[in-house]
Amino acid sequence: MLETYLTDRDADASLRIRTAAVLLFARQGYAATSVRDLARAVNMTNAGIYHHVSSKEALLADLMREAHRGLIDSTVRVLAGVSGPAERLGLLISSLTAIHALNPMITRVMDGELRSLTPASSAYDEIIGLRDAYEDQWRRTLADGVAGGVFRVADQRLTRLALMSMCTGTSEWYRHDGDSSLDQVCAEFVAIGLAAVRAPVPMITRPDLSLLPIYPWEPPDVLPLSAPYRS
Amino acid sequence: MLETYLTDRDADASLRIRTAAVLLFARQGYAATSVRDLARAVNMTNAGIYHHVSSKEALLADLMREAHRGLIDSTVRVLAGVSGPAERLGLLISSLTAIHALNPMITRVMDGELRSLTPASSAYDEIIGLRDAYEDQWRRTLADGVAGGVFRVADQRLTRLALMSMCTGTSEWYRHDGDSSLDQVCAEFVAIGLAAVRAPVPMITRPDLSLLPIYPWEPPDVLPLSAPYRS
DNA sequence: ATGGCCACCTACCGAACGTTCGGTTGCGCA
DNA sequence: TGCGCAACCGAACGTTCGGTAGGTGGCCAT
Repeated sequence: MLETYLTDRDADASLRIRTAAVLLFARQGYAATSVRDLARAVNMTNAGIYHHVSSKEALLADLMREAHRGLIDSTVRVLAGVSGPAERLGLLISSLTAIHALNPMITRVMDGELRSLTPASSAYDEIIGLRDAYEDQWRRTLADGVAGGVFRVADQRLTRLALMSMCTGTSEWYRHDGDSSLDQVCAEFVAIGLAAVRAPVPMITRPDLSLLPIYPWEPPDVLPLSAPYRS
Repeated sequence: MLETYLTDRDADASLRIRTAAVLLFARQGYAATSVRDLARAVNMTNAGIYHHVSSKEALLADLMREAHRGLIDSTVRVLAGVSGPAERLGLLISSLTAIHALNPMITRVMDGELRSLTPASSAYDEIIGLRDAYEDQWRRTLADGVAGGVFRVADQRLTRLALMSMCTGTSEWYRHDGDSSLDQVCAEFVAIGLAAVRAPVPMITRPDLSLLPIYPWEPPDVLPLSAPYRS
């Protein structure tokens, strides 16, 4: 079923390559994935890949750029019109969690393969800039909440790093068919996050899913990415 | 300084190789590190490495096994004689955080390179077993606290995964010379964790550091592992 | 019908990969 | 003085790597 998805002749070849790349980079890592692995997954030769992609690293950079753009754009959409720091923090937590739960492959690549880009290259610098731009949303929200007396926090940076790790970790263990629904996860994580800043939990604990990014290459559904977690 | 450390003739060659391997695997990843990289780091030829190591993968498996053993043993030491679930959870959080802060290299390898071991190999299965054995400490502590009415938790599994991600994420951003001291980080994370289970924060928010594992190959001090985080 | 172009192929390049083999060196010990 | 062994080295093994050059087949517009 996945096979037919990846080799479907009707789908645009570029998209099929990107889909396979996300899958393989997430499973094995960028360095452990060869262009020939990629070619085999889409029923091509390695030379054929280079008709669609200028280099292996450019492919990774493209994926990471689009992943970050989707994250940033959807965050802007989700936060639009929401002004209360507690509501904004709740949405930051729940949207980051939901994106990682729903797109485990591309988020693993996004979060974990920065080191595979040539340091100080323009692509590397660009991704760093995008990451910083996203984190600024968290920085501003926490600062606003503290300034307004809504949050009580010992160290804003520590709080942000702790909560972001909690959210991004979701891609490592969440399963569509697992024990917890997405709504449960979001509600639980928002509760933890708001308790961390000593603020009351807002009414809405999950963004409108239609505002989240749609990554066309994220393969559908259940795929074993890592060793299963017990219970 | 690092150079002389890695090439110090007085240090045992096996240890020097492991030290360099931890550094390189943490920086670049296992797949992106060649045996020749390793050899260059310890001033040997690639052939010389194989006098001390049976294969590249066996080297990784050894490092991961010893890392997990150290984690498990130190956790047993830290928890010895502590019976209250809140105290135990606080120590689980603070010790896992401290280990990741003080040993960022080996913990990155431990947490992130499981996929580089051949699936279903004996080494792979062994590491999975060690990981499960460690996580059982968390499972039992959370279950005890809920059973005893000390913790109030919506979903024990979600809580555990959230808090463990928070702790392990520390190795990605903590710096010895950074803005936050280890004591601050531990205190903050324990506060977040105990708030997540609606329990009062225990007195002790950090284990005796002498009970934590001593990894002989963890290179000393500040080494830039990833792109710096702002503010 | 035919010329052009897109999408891919076969075939190959130089380099690097993990690993092995057969020395050689130098130190400890009888 | 001589032997053995740990600790390497130089060179090479076969394989795979990312990437390239040039060709081929089919479809589309003229």
